[in-house]
Amino acid sequence: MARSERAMETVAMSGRCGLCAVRHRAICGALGEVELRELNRIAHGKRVAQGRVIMSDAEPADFFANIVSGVVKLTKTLSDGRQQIVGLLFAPDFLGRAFSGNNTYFAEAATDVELCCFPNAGFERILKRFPDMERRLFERTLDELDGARDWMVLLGRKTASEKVASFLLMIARRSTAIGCEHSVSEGPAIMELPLSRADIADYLGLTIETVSRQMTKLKALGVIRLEGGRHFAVPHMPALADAAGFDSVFTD
Amino acid sequence: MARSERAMETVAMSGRCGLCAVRHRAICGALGEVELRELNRIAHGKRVAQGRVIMSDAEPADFFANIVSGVVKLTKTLSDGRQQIVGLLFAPDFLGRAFSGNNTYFAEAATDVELCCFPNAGFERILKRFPDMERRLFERTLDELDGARDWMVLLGRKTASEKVASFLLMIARRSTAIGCEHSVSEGPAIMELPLSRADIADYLGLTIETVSRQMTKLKALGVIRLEGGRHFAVPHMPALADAAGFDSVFTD
DNA sequence: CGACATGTTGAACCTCATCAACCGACGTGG
DNA sequence: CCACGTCGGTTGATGAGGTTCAACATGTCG
Repeated sequence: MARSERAMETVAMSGRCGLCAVRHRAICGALGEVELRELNRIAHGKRVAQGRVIMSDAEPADFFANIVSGVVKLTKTLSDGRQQIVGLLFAPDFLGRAFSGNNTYFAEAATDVELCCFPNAGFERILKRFPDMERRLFERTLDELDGARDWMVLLGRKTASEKVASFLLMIARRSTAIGCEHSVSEGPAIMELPLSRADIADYLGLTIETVSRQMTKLKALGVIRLEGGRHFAVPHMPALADAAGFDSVFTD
Repeated sequence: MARSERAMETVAMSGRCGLCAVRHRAICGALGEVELRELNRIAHGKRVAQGRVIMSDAEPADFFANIVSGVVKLTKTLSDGRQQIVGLLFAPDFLGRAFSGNNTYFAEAATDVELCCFPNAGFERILKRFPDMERRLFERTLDELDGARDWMVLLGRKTASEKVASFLLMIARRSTAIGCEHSVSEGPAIMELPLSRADIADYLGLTIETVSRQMTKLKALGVIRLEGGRHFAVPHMPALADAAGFDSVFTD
């Protein structure tokens, strides 16, 4: 593991929290103007290049963060190298385990990532002072737990092809939810895959080869169209949902 | 699914919360005397026979509960019947999803179960009034999330034999943690398996046949001793941990 | 005692992992 | 400029690990 000699570049906050792109969707959305100003005082932006480790289970993290842009993967690795991605965090998500020591996983930048970081102590102090924010964080944690449980069904009981379809469906729903820049009408939107085949495999409990094969299979079936390795389109969502095996991943 | 016509029997609280067997280990442990009295007013005991549904994803649950004794399994089922257990709750654990509508899973009694139930409204009111309790619930939720993520590694990346070994290891640690009644010295303690082979299979993402085969394999290897279908002993814990594939399930 | 549920064992099959070759894109250095 | 190594992805051949189907054992309850 390369240690992180200046893996992250601290950047000045672009203006105040009030101007933040994810402000109303992140946990800070719970705050009023006074609280926001206080939070703003301790917050600072960070850019993390893709592939860099953000938090490791070795050293306790000294900060929490909102994800402003990009995708963060949470991974666990067995002693012999087998790896599993146990969580994916997207734009307005919160990163870090409140209360209690170190996390039990790695957080890595799956793409280039922008973070809004809060130093440990200061953040927990604010959390204590503004219960609404703690409440909001709690609710997010419950959502994450629900998501983890949905994924357990996928890992334990779905076939390779259902797994891949479920993953694409999840990406499709996340992307459209956020608003796809390619949505200039005419034809289905083109989605971007924020993960390499290796990451997808680690997320689905498969190998890269199987992921690749299942994607070409779904393409052959007409369920998806592949536009280069990192982009895809879904002509008919219900067909994809069908291939995913109908579960709560897309019901939410 | 048999509907639950009086599936649960309401029983009088045996004395006050102060006498409760799990009081100091359950979330109520955070409460002082005043708060406890208030909680006691709305609490009532319930016995649930093994196999009965406690909460379903169909109708929103109208209560939360502490588990006083027994084991509760949280399950999710795909439309074609494939099932996955997404969580197991033991004695001092808390059952129910605070804030937000209905749960997205079934809660079923894996064994006969004793609950200490709190009606929805009253409980959330108390939660709001006593932040320490909400905090405690939050921390438990974080622990559950950690547990779910550990399980994702098991489901996605472990072999059948490692899965079974991990399960037995988890049971062994839970049992000794709680204190096994058979611990009358001489030889390793006899543990009870609180789940049927079918439940174990649903928890591990396997079939009953594979679970059975792997258990006899572990027995043949001398890692465990089987004493009838529902009991086992571990002569040498490190050997079991080894067979489980060294991960955080037993590191915690 | 037979009926039923739970668990074990056996044999055949199939999905997915493994090993390997190949392809295009990209960057580097001669 | 092109040879080259590398990296991410695809495709093929083969085999092992688990599922499936089936028979059998054991225990329990009427």
